[in-house]
Amino acid sequence: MEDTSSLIQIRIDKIKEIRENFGVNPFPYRYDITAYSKEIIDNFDSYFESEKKVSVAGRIMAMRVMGKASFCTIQDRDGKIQLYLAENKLGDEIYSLFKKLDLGDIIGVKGIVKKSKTGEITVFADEFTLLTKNIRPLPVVKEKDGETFDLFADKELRYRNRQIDLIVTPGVKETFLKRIQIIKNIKRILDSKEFLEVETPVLQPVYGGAAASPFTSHHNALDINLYLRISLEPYLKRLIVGGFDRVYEIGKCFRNEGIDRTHNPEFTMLELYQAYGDYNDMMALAEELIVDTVMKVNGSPKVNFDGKEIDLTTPWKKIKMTDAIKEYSGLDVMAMSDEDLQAAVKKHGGELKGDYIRGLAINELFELLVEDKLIAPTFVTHQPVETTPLCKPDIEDERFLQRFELFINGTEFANAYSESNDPVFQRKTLYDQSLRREVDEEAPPMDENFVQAIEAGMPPTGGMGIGIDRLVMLLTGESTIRDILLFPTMKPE
RNA sequence: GAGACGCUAGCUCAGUCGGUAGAGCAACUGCCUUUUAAGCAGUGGGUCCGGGGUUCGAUCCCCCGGCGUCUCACCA
Repeated sequence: MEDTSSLIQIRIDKIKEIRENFGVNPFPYRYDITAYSKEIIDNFDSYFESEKKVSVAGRIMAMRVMGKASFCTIQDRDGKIQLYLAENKLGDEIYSLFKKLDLGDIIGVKGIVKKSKTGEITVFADEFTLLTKNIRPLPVVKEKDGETFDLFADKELRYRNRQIDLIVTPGVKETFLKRIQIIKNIKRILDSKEFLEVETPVLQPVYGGAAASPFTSHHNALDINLYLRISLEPYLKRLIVGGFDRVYEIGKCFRNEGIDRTHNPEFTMLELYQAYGDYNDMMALAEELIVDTVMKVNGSPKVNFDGKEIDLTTPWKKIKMTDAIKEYSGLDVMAMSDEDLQAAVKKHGGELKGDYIRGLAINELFELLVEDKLIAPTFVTHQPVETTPLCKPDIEDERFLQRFELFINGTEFANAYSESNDPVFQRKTLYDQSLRREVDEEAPPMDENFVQAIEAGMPPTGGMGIGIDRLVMLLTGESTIRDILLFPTMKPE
């Protein structure tokens, strides 16, 4: 969208002409809409019989001028509708103003609803008002019998100019409306269970709750570095300590990593914490949140993704990580020696950072051999204790955690713990993790204030994180994260 | 991080075996009172991503760079 100067200049000149020759303000202040396109089309009979006048407004998407009468198609909030404008109804002057308009202009029309000779539902204009003059031409996308022509195909331009994409590319608006519905429904369910929606700091002096490289910023007045959060966990847990009992936040997290089909530097996470609950409660809640939402937005528990049909009907399979490895690869990691584990990781192309740690080797084997095979929803439980410092060990076998990860279509959709709340244990595990920074730059630094918060006493708590973007991708069938983010991160032009 | 591919008019794309370029839509000027990818006639519109090289001559060939798309790898 660069040098369109001559096309733009022609339209700027039109603005002047409209003001001077027609005495019309091309940018008036308001307009009363009484009906939207979809409602009129859905209820044509009653509009037709009542001969009630409607006021509609929208953007001109197509114009068919035939001398002294014209058809044009406008697009409003809900869809498209055809208008009929005739010189003998509107008068010479206003009709000739209409003929000067361009695709992309926004107009309002008042008139009655009838069908044209070819049967198309049409608003026959008695009055016509220019509401906004466009000066930057839109891509022209044509349509016939559901087939589209000259689609706005350049993905880069679509992402950089999403407002244009929303106007001209069929289906884009619907995808984002669905995203909005998904988030709204999740909030509705959590609100109904007395979870409180809260807002916690995005700018943090110490980041944590995950392993990732942060974005670093600087506060001038305080002369300190601040980090954009990589997770919501540390502050939400402070609120559990503070007595809120059930909290959640749906918000942006930021990770300074690569960009690809499933990763954007800023992305939306849901994290929720339930005092006096554990990871089993989180499992039930995960099923309810996702299944209720898919039913609400899609009307079916089955979704099509990557050409696969995925059935989200509950209950979902539950399997311990070590059993999953056995089931999918035949390796009995419980019976394997450390040497055999190391050899197996190497054999399958894995890599272990720093000194050998048995639990991390088991987790690595899971990622190498099992993860992408878990297409139907599967709760993988009992990860090795070394995989996270923030989770309680299982009662029956302290080498493993009271944790689950939910996998669908080979990717992680949720991660939940019986949250660690033993402050002595917590201080040790977080300190140990901070030491790993020497071999793993993604390990977060020690967070003394967080540990002190836990020292005040955090009740037994179940917590869960769900990647909202991936959930939206699953339920919309979009396989590229950029297609479900209104404004994905782009390099500057 | 690797590979493939792409970047030509506002949009979608052709094209030039190296001689500075075309279509459709959009725009502009006419005609047209039931059209719908409206139609008919005419007109204008381009740093062919940027820089260097080869060449009499580069948008085309070569090199470097930029940006992008896709695939793979990485990613608590």
